[in-house]
Amino acid sequence: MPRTVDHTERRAQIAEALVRVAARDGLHAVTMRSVAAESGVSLRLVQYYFETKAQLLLGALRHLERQSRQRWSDRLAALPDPAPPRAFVEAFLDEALPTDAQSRVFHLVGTSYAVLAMTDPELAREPFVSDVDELGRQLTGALERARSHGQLAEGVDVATEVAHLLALNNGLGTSILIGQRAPSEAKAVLSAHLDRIFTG
Amino acid sequence: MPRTVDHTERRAQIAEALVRVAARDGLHAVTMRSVAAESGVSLRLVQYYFETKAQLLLGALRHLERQSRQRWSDRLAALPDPAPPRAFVEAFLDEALPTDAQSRVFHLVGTSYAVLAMTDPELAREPFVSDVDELGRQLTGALERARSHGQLAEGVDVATEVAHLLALNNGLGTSILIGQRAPSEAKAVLSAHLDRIFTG
DNA sequence: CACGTTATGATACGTCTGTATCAGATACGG
DNA sequence: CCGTATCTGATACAGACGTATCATAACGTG
Repeated sequence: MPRTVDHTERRAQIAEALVRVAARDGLHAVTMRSVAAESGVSLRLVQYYFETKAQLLLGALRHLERQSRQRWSDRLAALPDPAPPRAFVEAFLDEALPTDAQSRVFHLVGTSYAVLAMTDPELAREPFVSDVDELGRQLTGALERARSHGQLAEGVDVATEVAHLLALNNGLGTSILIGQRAPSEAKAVLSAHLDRIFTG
Repeated sequence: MPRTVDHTERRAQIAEALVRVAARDGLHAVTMRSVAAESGVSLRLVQYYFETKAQLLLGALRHLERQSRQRWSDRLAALPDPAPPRAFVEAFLDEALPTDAQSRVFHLVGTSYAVLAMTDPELAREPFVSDVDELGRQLTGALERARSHGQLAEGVDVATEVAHLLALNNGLGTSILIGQRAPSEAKAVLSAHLDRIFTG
């Protein structure tokens, strides 16, 4: 057997170059050539590991997704066990706000894909909506736990509140990225709202 | 004087063709040629009225903005005078949700521009943030009116609540456009929240 | 009718895109 | 050191893009 390279790792390296380009110049600036240049590799090699551009985009999306999932579980694992529901939800949502380079990239690329999905039904289910649904399930679990501990304010419907929190967090993230709100302002909005729906 | 044509009207006609293309196929599908075809006009004429693509995009954006402003004031004018604060705010926000073709287009193009603005500081102030700020001013006025009439719940900070409502509405609009929520669900979330911040 | 505005048509240029094809260089495991 | 996996380089292609440049047709006002 001759020279061997970890294909998965190479693909990850190229995917991260794609994410850097998208974060810096926008998703429209992502081309085979720009990704090759960013990752310090030949155009030919990008073709080698991702045959087409569609596969490149999809691969990078999945990579970004895995990475963020990891961040989430790391952060949530750092909470005391069992985590107080309010702290859990706040950490959960705060992690999704674009406050540092990593989460900024995640939100920007995520929103870029969402815009594509608005006019491309093919892309609509793949794999974003399902991912957001997964976040919704986790949030739902946290709120139900809060309710059973008597820490959820009366009149709060869990399903409605989950939809509310997801949409709010999304909108706050966008407002940060276009420079309309400072991250601290967004966090204040979120915190004030959590004060309303949690008791104590 | 020879043949005369209303340039403003022609530009509006072309701008509306652009908006239709953007709504159907996405902003990335907007090209000089596709806009010409959509408006049933020669490529040459698009160049005639908008010298460059940048001017075409800017002109169409302004056109869409004017149109939506008109829709807003029409709807708000249909309310009783003086409008009950809660009804005013609900109409105001509901109008921004993408529930029909017109508002769908507005939200889609708006989000597309927002994504561009995230990586293009040049585009960031022009003219979107300022436009959203204007909406914020109107909302602020409505909430202050509600407070002075004793219709705003205690513990509601007006500035924070305005930021909350704008972000929430934005996020709800996006969730509708990617097919994650039905318009009725989004309205229910909004209505439930307004129940919380308004008394009576 | 004549003149100038409005509009079309054909066509071209240079640039960028995704994709493809070729030969050949590099490096490591057996 | 041999062979094969890995990687590069040069180069090509057809298509789309924004922009530009012709000539010329249509048309309404004076």
